[in-house]
Amino acid sequence: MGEMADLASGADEAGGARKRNPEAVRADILAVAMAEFALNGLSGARIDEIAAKTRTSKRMIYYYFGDKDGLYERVLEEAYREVRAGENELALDHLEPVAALSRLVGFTFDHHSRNPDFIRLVMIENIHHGEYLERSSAIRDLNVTAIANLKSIYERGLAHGVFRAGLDPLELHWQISALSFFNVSNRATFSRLFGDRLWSDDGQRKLKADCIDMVLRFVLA
Amino acid sequence: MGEMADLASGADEAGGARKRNPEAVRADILAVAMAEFALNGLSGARIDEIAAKTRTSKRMIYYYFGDKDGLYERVLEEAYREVRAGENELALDHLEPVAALSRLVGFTFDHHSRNPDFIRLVMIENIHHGEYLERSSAIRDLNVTAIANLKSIYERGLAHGVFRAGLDPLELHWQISALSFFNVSNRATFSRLFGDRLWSDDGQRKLKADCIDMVLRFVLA
Amino acid sequence: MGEMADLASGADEAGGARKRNPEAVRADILAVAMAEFALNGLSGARIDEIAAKTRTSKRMIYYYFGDKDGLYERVLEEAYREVRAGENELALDHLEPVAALSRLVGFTFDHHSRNPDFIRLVMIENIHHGEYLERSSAIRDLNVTAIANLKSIYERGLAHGVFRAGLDPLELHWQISALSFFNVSNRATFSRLFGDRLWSDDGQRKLKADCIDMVLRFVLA
Amino acid sequence: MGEMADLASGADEAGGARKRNPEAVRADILAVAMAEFALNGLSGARIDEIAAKTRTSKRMIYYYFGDKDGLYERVLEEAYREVRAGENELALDHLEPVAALSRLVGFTFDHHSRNPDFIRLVMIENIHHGEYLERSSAIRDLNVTAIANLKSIYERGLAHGVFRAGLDPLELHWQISALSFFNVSNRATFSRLFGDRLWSDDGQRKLKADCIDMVLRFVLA
DNA sequence: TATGAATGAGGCTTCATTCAT
DNA sequence: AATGAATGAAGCCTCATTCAT
Repeated sequence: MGEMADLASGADEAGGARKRNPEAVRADILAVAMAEFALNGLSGARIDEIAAKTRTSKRMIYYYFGDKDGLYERVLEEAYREVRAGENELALDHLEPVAALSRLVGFTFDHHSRNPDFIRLVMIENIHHGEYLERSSAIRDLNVTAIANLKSIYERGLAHGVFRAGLDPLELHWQISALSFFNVSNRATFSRLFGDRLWSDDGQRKLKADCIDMVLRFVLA
Repeated sequence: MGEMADLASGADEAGGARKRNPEAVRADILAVAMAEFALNGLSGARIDEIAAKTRTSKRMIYYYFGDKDGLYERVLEEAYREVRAGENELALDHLEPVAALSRLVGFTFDHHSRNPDFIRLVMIENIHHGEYLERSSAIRDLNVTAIANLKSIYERGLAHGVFRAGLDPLELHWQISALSFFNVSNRATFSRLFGDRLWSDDGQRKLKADCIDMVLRFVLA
Repeated sequence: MGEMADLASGADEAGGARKRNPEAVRADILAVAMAEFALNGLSGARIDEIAAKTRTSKRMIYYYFGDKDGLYERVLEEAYREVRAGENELALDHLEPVAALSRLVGFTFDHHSRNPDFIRLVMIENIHHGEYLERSSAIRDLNVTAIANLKSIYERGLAHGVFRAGLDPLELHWQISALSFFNVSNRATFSRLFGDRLWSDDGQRKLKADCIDMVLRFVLA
Repeated sequence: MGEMADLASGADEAGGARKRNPEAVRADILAVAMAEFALNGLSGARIDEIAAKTRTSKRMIYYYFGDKDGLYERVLEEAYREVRAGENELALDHLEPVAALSRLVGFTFDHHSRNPDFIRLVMIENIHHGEYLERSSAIRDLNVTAIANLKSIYERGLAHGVFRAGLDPLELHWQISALSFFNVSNRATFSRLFGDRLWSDDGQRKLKADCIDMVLRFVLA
C-alpha cells in the first residue's frame, strides 16, 4: 500500500511535465493493473483496458513487464508486499499473550476486510493453482514472518500457562486465515444465498468478535 | 453428482450408436463443461475445448445452452444441485445434538474436500461477484434447507442444555463453511507459502478433528 | 390481400383441430414470411424467426417452399397478386377521362400508402436487381393490365380532346408510380432529414392532391 | 466523390511501399465498403469480402470502424457527403428563376442517375427504417442546404411573377426527388415488368425532359 | 404429413502482441 | 523512452439446411 501509493503520487507531483520518470510509470501501470486483475481475473482483464486507464501507453506495459503474465506476476508480488507491510505495523510484543492473540485475530479480520483486491488476487491465484506465486521467490520471503509472530505469541502463552499445549502455530494461522479470508472471498455467493445480514455493520462486528472468541476458546488452557 | 452421472452413463450404455438422446447429450456437455469451467474459469474456458471433449459438436452447445454464459449458468446450477444432493444423504435426526453437530462438521469438511470442482466454481462465481448465481432462482431454492438442518440441531442442543444460548445458526453455518471451504480453495497458495504439511493424510485428519473441536468448543455450554 | 387472408382465416376456423389442411399451412407460412421479409429484407429475415411465428414448424417451410429463396420468390409473387387484385376493384370505364385519371392517381397514391409491406418487398427486390422477379413468370402476367387501364383512359381523353397528344401511357404510369412509391419507400430517410411534416394527415392530403394536380397539368391539353 | 477518391488515389501514389498512412487506409476501406454495402445491403455484405478487396486486412476494419454497423454508418455518411458536395457545384444564382429551376431538376435527375450506389444505400437505409441515418448527426447537417437552394429559386420566381403562389419548397424538393430517385431505384423491377424502353438513351432524355416539363407546368403561374 | 434434434460452413469480433518511427 | 498503427490467431456465435423418427 505504502510504497506504490507514494510512487503514484510522486507521478502526480510531476504533473503535466511528467516524463522520464520510469518508476512513476511502472507504479502507475501496476496500480491500474492490480485493480483490473482483481476485478476481472487474469484472463478476464484486458491489456487494452489497463492501458487506457493508465497515464501511459500500451507499449510501455510490454516495455516494462514483458507480457500479460509478467505483469500479473508483478501485480501479485506487489499486492503481497503491500499487505504484509500493513501487517508489520502491528506491535504485539508488549501485550500479554491473550490480548496479543485477540488483537492479532481482530486485526487480521479487519485487514482482510480492508483489502478486498488483495483477497481477490489470492483467489485468482488459487484458481490458477498458485503457479505464478510459485515463480516469484520474492513473495515467499515476505510471508515467513507471518507465522513467526503467531508462534511467538503462542509460546509466550504456553510459558504463561494460559494456552493449552500441543497446538500448531501454522494450523492456528490457517484457522485465523480461513475465517478472515472467507468473510471477504465468499461474501457474494453467501449473501446471495442466505441474505446479507452478516455483512451489516452490526453483523461484521459480531462476526469478528465471534472469530476472536472461537480462536480463544480453541487455544485457552 | 448422482443425477447427472447417471444420465451420462446412460449415454455410455447407448455406445457408438448413441443418437437422438437429448438428455444424454445435455448431460455429457454439462459434465465436460463443469470440468473445464472449474479448471479454467469462465473467460479462461474455451467452447472449442469443451466441444472437443464432448461426444457431440460445438453446435449442440449453442443449441442446448444458447451461449457461453448460459452454459456456465447451468453448470453452476448443476454443481450446486449435485453437492446439495450429496448433503441430503446425511441423516442426523437420530443422533444426539453433540454427535450430530460433530458429524455435520466432519461431513462438511470431507464433502468440500471431495468436491474440489464445486469449490472452484464457487470461487469463480465469487470472482464474478455472484452475478450468475443471482440469475438462477433454481440455485437459491436448493440452499434453503442447508441452514434448516443446522438450526434443528442447535435447537435440540439448546433444549438438551448442552449448547449455550444466543448463537446464530446462520453464523454457525458461515463458520463451518469458512473452515471447510478455505481448506480446498486456498490450498495452492497456502501450501506454496508455508509448505504442504497440512495436506498430508495426517495433516488433513488433524485439521478436520480440530475443526470439529473448534466448533464444539464454541458452541458447548 | 383477399385470397391469402381468406385462407388464413380458414385456418383459424379449423382452430385446434387444424390438421391436414395443406393450403392453410402454406398460406400461414406465406403471410408470416411476407411480414418478415418486408421488415428485414431477404438476407435479414430469419427462417427460424419465420417458423416461430408460424402455426407450423420449420420443416414445413422446406417441405412446401424448398429453400429460403423459393419462399421469398413465392412471397414476392403473392404480394404482387394481392396488390394487383386490389387495383382491379377500381372501375374507371364509366368516368369521363379527366375524372378517371384523377381517380386513378389518387387511388394509386392511397393504395401504395396502404400497402407498405408490398412497397418494401419491391424495394428489396430492386436491391437484388430484380432477379427473383425475373424468375417468376406469374408476376409478369399480373402487370400487363396495369398499363392497359391507363392507356384506355389516355386514348379516351385524346378522343375527347381534353388531353394533349404525344404522351406515352407507359411513361405516365412511371410518373404516377414514382410519386406514389417514393411517398412510402423514402419516408424514413426523407422525414429524418427534413422533418415529417409531409406525413401528417394534412400533409398527405395535400401531397396527394398535388400529385393529381401535377399529373393533370402535365396531361391536359 | 471528390474527397474520398482523392485520398484513395493518394494511397495509390504511395504504391507498394504504402505504409503508415492512416487516412489512405481509412479511405480505401470506406470506398470498398461503400461498393459492397451498395451491392449487397447491410446484412448481405460480408466483412471478409470487404477486407479481401481492400489493400489492408480485416483487422484494420475493426481498428478504424469498430464493427460492421459502425462501418456502414460511416459509409452512409460518406455517401451523403460526396453527393451533396457534387450538388454544391451547381451555381444557379445568376440564372433567372425558370432557367434555374429547369437546370436544378435536370441536374438532380442526372446526378441521381450518375450515383446509383448512393441511391442503393439510401434504399437500404430506408429498409432499415433510417435508424443509422438517425444516429449520424453529421448527415443531417449536410442536407439543410438542399432545401435552401430551391427555396431561393422559388422566391425569386414569385417575385418575378413567373411562379404561382402557395407552393411549398419542401414539397417541390419531394417531387423532384421522387421522380429522380425512382428512375434509379426501381429500374430493375419496372424494366422487367414493362420493358426497358425508358432506360435507353432516348428514353432517359425524354424522361428527363418530361420531368422538367412536369415540374415547370406545376409551378408556373 | 409432421417434428425435434442435429449439423457444417461461415459469419463477426476480440485478444495479446509487434512494428516502424 | 515513447507512440499510433498494424496484425495473426483464435474466440464466440448464427445461419440455412438436413436427418431420423
